[in-house]
Amino acid sequence: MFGSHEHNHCIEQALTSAEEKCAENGLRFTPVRRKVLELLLEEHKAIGAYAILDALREAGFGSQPPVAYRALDFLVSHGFAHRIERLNAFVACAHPGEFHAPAFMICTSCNLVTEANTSAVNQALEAAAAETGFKVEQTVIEIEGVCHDCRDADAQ
Amino acid sequence: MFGSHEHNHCIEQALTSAEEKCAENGLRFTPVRRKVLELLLEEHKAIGAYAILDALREAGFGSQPPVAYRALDFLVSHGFAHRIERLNAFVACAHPGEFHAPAFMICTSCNLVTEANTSAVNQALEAAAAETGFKVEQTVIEIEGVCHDCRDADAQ
DNA sequence: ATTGAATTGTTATAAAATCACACGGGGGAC
DNA sequence: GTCCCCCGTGTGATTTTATAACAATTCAAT
Repeated sequence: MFGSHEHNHCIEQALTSAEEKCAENGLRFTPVRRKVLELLLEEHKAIGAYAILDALREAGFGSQPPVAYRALDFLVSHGFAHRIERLNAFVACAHPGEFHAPAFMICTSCNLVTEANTSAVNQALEAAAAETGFKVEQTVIEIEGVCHDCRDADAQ
Repeated sequence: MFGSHEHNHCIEQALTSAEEKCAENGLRFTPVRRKVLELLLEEHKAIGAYAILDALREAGFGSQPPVAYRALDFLVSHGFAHRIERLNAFVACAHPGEFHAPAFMICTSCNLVTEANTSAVNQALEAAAAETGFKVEQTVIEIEGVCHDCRDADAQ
């Protein structure tokens, strides 16, 4: 299919870009890490560590939890993926490289997870924290609801 | 101590208030539920389900996980407590009754969890979601950082 | 080639959450 | 009042998620 072909292209591009970024920063973009990022890129849904582990097993990698968790830790800590606390699951980062405090919109109907535009939200959050002298280090912002497409579908 | 006496008073008041609210709404504020809310009110930290379970055991209640989880589900779903996703743990609600989409500030130094002022944050979040036609149903907003008191303490 | 650090593999275990089913008490229908 | 049913509780078992600890391997720099 043309659609999936296009998508494959996007994935390739993202993987290559990640590879370059790792090279620039002296990080090792190993086969396991590459494979996990590829899996995350294939869907715009959040994937659990054990689902990733299954895929790794099928691909001939180690099949014990630490294998998946370590790769995920690497990807998350270097900005290639995010953890969705609400779902105990992971998504590929939509804007790798750009430093950002992300917010996620989780569609409870189709399970798609998208990164929202957060500058105003973060500003408001910083302001609220500043009121009490709280120093922000990390933010978790996750919205559950129904995405545009699913609303339309429901309305029918 | 005078301090803790005062605090006990606050807890009593919160429990009585919860009791009244349940009566008004035809909900049963049972001993287990009361005890769990009491435990949450005793600390302004997030408490894990298994810590609660230990306390329930000591108090002579059932000691299997569902006992704690069911009481917590009740308290959360009726607005007497909140779940902190980041910590897999629970806190008493600071503003029970008032319908609100809460935001939490989690101090990584002293572990205190406080509810932040969120009206501006929620407005910004709604706006960001509206941009893409996303209908917000639930929000998770959790900030990790260092609270005012711990910053002062660190500075010494 | 040699060494040291990072990565991976594996076993085992911990932590968090849910399922399924039995029991009992409280409140409404009559 | 009596009956019955629903809700809440108790319990055992299991599932899901995550980490600890250590051995084996790979890589890069020397």
